[in-house]
Amino acid sequence: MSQDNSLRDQIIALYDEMSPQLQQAARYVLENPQEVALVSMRGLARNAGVQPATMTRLAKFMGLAGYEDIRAYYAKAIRMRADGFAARAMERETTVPDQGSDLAQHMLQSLAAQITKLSEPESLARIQAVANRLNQARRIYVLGLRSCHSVAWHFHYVMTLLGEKTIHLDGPAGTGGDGLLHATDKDVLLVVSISPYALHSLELAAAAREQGMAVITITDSEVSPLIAISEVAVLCSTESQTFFHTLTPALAISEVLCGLLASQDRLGALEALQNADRHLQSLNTYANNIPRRRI
Amino acid sequence: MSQDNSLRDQIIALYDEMSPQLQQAARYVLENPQEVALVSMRGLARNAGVQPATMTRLAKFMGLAGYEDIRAYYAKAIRMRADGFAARAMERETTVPDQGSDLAQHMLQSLAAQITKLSEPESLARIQAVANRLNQARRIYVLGLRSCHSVAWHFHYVMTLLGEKTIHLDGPAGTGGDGLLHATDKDVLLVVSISPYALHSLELAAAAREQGMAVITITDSEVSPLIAISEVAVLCSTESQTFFHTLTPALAISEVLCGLLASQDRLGALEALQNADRHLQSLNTYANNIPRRRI
DNA sequence: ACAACTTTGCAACATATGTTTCATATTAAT
DNA sequence: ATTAATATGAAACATATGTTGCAAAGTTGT
Repeated sequence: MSQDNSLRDQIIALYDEMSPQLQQAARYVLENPQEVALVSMRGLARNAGVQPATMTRLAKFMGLAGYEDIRAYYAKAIRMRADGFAARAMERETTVPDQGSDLAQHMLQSLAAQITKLSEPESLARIQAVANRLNQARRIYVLGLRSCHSVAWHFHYVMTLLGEKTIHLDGPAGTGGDGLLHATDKDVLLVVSISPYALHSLELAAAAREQGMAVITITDSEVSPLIAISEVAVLCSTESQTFFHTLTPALAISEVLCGLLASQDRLGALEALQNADRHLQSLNTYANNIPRRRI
Repeated sequence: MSQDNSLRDQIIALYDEMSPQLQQAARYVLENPQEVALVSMRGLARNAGVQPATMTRLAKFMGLAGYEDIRAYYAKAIRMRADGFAARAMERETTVPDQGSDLAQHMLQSLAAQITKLSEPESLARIQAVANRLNQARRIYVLGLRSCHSVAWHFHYVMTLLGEKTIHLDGPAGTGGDGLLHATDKDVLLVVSISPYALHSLELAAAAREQGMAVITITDSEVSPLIAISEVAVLCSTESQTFFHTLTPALAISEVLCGLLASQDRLGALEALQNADRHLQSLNTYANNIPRRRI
């Protein structure tokens, strides 16, 4: 496929023949190339979650004399990037390959900007408030229909790794309203909805509120119909240069919320995680060691 | 002229007050900033034609604790250039109101940086290649299990607005393999999977390939087991300061792909959209006039 | 010219680094 | 099931690193 001259390509090529620990080291090296040149080997090993010796072994495995050769390679790469900087800038200016390539670039840069904006104090405060409120809740019912299903599902999925605190209102049963049958005022409803707002989401949120539950919202505007019935809310921009609204900022918020919830109950999270791990392990859900062919 | 905040500027400002040897060291540092981060202090001193002690003295002279601070500064500079411009925003001092607030800030800024990185030429080219390949396909089968379900679902959902080109391999039926029953070599399988890779995704992808379908992948690494069986692939970073991997970049890629596909068939997309709109309208799925009332 | 002061080079120091060795754990083969 | 082979973790090792102390050289002021 690609040439085997560069060390990077060689590592990729030989990756499948490596032992698990070597793979872990190699993967970290591939994903953090500049760290190799900037951090000591022991530091790198620590960040990669690997023994120092493993880095030396990786070098030997690659047919090199020692780790210093690996560092030298990545140091040279950094030096070269500095030299070729002007050339690269030129290339970027002149390259107009596909007609859609600039659309892709614009979309990505705009998404990055939107997420950066979420990290400003006002937005941050709201996220924190939502996290605190979610933390107090006994149970979190999660609702997201249509496009927002993906965000709701992801939130629920991550939270199940942390325990059984969330219930996903999903499918014909859940969204029928009987999903909230056992909900009390100690529980909250986290609803994700953006314009155009699914009627069903509004109805369910209203029902939850009638029932005495606090409604917590991830939505796209201060004038979203959900704001009126929400105790706290976070806003996500959904602007996109396409025909559909972006959910990437909403997903980012969802992930941050999960992160905050986990960090507020660090010990519980850790324990729940180990349980989930064991469970999935026993079910053989994930590929652990990629089949190694013998030599 | 310029500010005294950056170490570089500080060295320039104090240059005239330095002793000859310190000046020589400082000059070398200013002219070879990268070397500071890439070479050991003794090596740097040798190249600068100065005693090792002089480098330490330079650090002390600049009011720093030791040489390590100088190296740290120049290492950070290198890292920042690599992480793109979004990383520059990370320079902002963290306002620390709540204990978790800086976690939220870090997560968001790092997500923004990761997405910015996707807009670099190499990554952009891969996205474009994937979009082109998807465009050629007669049908797109979409697969994403576990956490990646959210991305797969979202891709499928958006694409259904554009017509009936995609089929989501979902639920016990779809993932059983009979979902691919009617697939031919004119169809492709778009699989989303990140580490740890769901065994089932790998098996289905392998089956699809056996069947003559092209496998197209959104995954997290050049050494992902899916790369080997994929015709084209896009890489998304998943690094996160939490216990789980982020899917925000993956979702961003998914959205960009949808945008590109729509723009490549602008007329068809428009027509399909109008159909979808009419359909949902007739079902009264969305709230049109929102009854706003205060509580 | 002489003393007080600063700068510089050198060597010693404690520490951190990359490597190697060896015992244990894990995996594969018979 | 037992043995052989390999992979891993922990500690020991020699070396390189950043720092400090001190004496020689140089500079400045009187």
